[in-house]
Parts: sequence; structure tokens; C-alpha cells
Amino acid sequence: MERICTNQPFFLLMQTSKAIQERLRDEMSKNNLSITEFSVLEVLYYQGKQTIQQIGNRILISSGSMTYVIDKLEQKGIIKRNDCREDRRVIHITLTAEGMEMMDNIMPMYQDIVDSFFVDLTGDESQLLVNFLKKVWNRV
Amino acid sequence: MERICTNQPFFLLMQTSKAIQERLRDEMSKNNLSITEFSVLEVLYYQGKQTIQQIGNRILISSGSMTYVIDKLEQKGIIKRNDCREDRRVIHITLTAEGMEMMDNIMPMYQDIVDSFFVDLTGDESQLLVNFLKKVWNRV
DNA sequence: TGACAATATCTCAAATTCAATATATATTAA
DNA sequence: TTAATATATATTGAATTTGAGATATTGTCA
Repeated sequence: MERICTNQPFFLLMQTSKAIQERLRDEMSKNNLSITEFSVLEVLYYQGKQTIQQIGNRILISSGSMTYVIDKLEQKGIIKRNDCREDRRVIHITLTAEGMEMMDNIMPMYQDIVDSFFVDLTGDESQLLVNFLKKVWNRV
Repeated sequence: MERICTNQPFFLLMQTSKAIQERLRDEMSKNNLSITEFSVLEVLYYQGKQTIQQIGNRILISSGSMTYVIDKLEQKGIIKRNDCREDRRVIHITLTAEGMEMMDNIMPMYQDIVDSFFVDLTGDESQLLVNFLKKVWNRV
């Protein structure tokens, strides 16, 4: 009847990520983007043309949600769908010129915010954190 | 056009917690509980009687969601609402006998799963991970 | 070839979430 | 006391997410 969670690393991992999500949701709402929408755009910004499947695997959401978010972003004119000739089941997604311009504006600000979460860690500590998280992820 | 995320600690933190959430959702669905429902029950199990407010602060969700999840759990007969006499705005929530019994069954299994995520970390490493995550959380 | 499994996307209903607002109660200050 | 402000919970409605299943296409292998 005392501590809420007997596993402190677990508790902190989940609460920290939840707090970060909330913070980023607020930030992204300034650009009229949900976190999921931004995640899709981020993948496209760094990786270029991707299939819906590839994006979904990357950001870990269901196929139903992918269709929904891709529709939204297409309506906003930020991305576009392109049929794939080699495999007609597949649809490729790319940023439009407007989408690319938008991300050019957003990303530096976003990077600064994300980096600011980690300023109290030294380079070595960041590296250790990465190692630890990889070990955890492998066990999930 | 190469890496998806320039901040690796951030990427791993978010992906790992997301993967854990997905895993726990699957586990909890065996007990017909959502993650949010379970989180509420966990607070009550370890902390005893709590106000709706207290629970919501602990698990970081909005008041609208709290009302919803409390309704669900009450319908299932797992928890009950009790008006507070000292402050009539307040409602206390407690586990019912069935709820307590249910949690007695679920918790050991849950703890094992959670602990299993961290078996590849030594005690020192877990402690470091905690320190690092606290530093991050303070910056969010 | 033909049957069957696998894959990619979409559809739709149900569940869940948040934001904004409403209601009731409590506290504080004039 | 009264008015103003703060607090705790509930309600509403829109947005989002999942899960199950539908459709179309591709791959496999007897």
C-alpha cells in the first residue's frame, strides 16, 4: 500500500514519454498538426517517397489509422498519393512542394525542442541511455 | 535524407515506450481491460481510496477521460464511487471486493511481464537509467 | 495452370481521447 | 454576508484509434 509502481525504471520510462507526448502535442497544435500527422511528415521528410505500409511500420500505428491520417494530410495538400506501377496493391506517398516547405520551417524548431529535453545529459550519458533502451526494446 | 531521427535517445525513448504500450494492451485485453482502466485499478490497488482528481493526476489523462473510465469500471462492478462528506465536490473511488480479488490475480503476472523488459539491465544500469530519465523529465 | 496463402490498402463500427463548457461546492476578500 | 474566484467532477461533441473484415493484387507450389 505504498509505492504506486515497484519497477521504477518502467514507471519513469512511461511517464516521461507521456509527458513528452503531451508537450509535443501542444507544440504541434500551433501548426494545426496532430502528433501522428507530424510523425508521418517526419518520415517522408527524411526518407523521401514511402509506401503507406512503410510509414505505418515506422510510426507503429494500425492500417486503419494510416488511411485516416493520409486522407487528412492529402486534404490539406501537404502530401500526395501515387500509384505504384510495379505492384498495383501499393501506394507511394510523397510530400508536396508546400509540404516540404512547411517541414523546412517546422523541423528546426522541433529539433530544438526535442534536443532541449536532453541537455542535462552528457554525450556519454546519452550513449548509455541509448544502450539501455535498446536492451529494453529487445525484450518487449 | 538518411536517418529518420537525428536525436537517437529521443527516438528510442518514444519507440520503446510505444512498443511497451502495445504489448501491455495485448496482455490486458485478456482481462478485458484497457490500459487506462488498468492504470486506474493499479493506483487504487497500491494507494487505496483516491479521489478522481488524484487518480487523473497520477495517470495523466483529462477529466473527460476520467469520467468515462470510472463509469466503465463502475459498470463492471470493479470499483465504486463514494461521496465525500467533508467536501461535497469530491468523489472517492475504491476497489470493490471483486476488484481487489481481480487485481490480486492480475498483478503478479503483470509485474513479471514488466520486470521481464528490464532483465538485461544490471542493478547499476537500472539506477543510471532512472537518473537519466529523471533528468529528461525535469526538462519537459 | 489453378488453388491457396500472403500482402497492401481501405471501410466501418466501436472505443477512447481531449477540449471546452457546465454544474455544484468551497474559499477568499471586501 | 456577498461577490468573486478557485476547485472537483460531469457532460458534450468532435477527433482519433483500433480491430475486424472487404477488396484487389501478387506470390507460391503442386
